[in-house]
Amino acid sequence: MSNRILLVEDDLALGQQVVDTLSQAGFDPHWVQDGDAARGLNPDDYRVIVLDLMLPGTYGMDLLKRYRTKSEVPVLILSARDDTADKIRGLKLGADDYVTKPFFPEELVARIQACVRRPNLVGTERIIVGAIQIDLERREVTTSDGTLSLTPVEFEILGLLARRKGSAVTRDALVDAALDTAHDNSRRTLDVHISRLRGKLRSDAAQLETVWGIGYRLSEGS
Amino acid sequence: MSNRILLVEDDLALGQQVVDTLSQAGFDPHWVQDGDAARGLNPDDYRVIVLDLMLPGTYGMDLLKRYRTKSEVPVLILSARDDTADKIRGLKLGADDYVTKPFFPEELVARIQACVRRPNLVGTERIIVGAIQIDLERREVTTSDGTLSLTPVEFEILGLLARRKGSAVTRDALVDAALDTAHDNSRRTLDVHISRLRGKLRSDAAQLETVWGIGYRLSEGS
DNA sequence: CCCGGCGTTAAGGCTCGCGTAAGGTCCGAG
DNA sequence: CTCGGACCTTACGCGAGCCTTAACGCCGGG
Repeated sequence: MSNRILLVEDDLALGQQVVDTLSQAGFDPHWVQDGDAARGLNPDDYRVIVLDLMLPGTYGMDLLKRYRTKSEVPVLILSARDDTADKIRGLKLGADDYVTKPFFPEELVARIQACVRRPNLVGTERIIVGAIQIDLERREVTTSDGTLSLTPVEFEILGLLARRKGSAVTRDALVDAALDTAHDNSRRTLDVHISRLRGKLRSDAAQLETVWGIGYRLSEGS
Repeated sequence: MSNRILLVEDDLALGQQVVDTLSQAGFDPHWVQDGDAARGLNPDDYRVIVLDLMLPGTYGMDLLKRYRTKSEVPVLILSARDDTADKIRGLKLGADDYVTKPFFPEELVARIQACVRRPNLVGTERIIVGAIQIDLERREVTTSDGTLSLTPVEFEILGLLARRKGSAVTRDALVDAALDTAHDNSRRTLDVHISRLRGKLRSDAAQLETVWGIGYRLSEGS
């Protein structure tokens, strides 16, 4: 991963300006003008995502929520209104910063650099929770019983649970992340995948606990 | 490390306000009024440092530089002037965020939580009242007897009481927040849940006191 | 064309939480 | 002190939420 930055911004003049500034600062900006286009992109392809809240198509907040269920990528919100309630909502949803227009491009760059500087990128692509090790890149999972191979859906589920390790994750979030969201009935499907996952985890299955009425949680067995 | 936060702020009224807000949000603020006092402290003792730039004694920027050479602690700058040059300078020096006065205390809290969320693990959405710790994200409650698992309704009740910790909360408010409001007869239902909660809280049950004729209150066991 | 892998659906059984009832206890007013 | 209402606790049945097994349909490769 290089210095690629995703900019979601519908204002043409402003977008161009930001792109120029970012390029000049050594980043590699990737600019999309509309929320629906941004929807299909993989957040993990970018170092930072700069997101305008007021967008045609998908509303910015939805995008943020969507990215957050899939990834840990830093998201920086760009907004026309200097609305405190909005700010709080955005930051609560996991945004890393919030900049209101108008702003000086240099400020935006400085804030992006502040995001990137954070020490989280150390243990990249590999998550260890208890006896379970998940290599997101190699798509490989090791437990105390040895390496085991998961199906794509199973891997997505385990991956999301691992990224949120320790926290209770909603059934909806899991369904949204791992299953084809087209047919959203039959939430029993998730049960089956969880069941199979537990079966494969064998002696470490206890780490995948169900949170009644909410969803599931992957915890360190400790 | 707990939720200790260092606040460096010379304005007495504002400082007190921030301290109150932070406490209420479950943090443990530690307030010093002057830069020279802050100079001797070990930044690693804190989860986040909130730093006013305009200080008597050591100038705020110097403090920031000093902290940065010693530690990776997130620093959030508080400043009276909305000066872009200052912002950029602060962020370049390694500050994680920059808030200009006047601001709403809730915004500050949200930004602090965004900072804290980074290094993974705890810190978000956690309320501590007496010996009871409530992690809203993990949906987990810890008491002096250890971790205990609550049902959704019990968790909602305890959560609301914790958010309003110290204040009496109406029965109606609790019923409204936690129970399926469809059939609101049988107000005895809430009693049962409270009872069960007390049962699970065991030795900390005393913190959940009855306010006769009103409702309940969750207090620090003092 | 068959076969194995995978996602999905269906169905039965089970656990668990919720609400209600019933009897006891505590509190405050008169 | 007494009475009534507010509150606490225990017990229990129902239904929701969950787990598992089994079987179906959709691909891909052999």
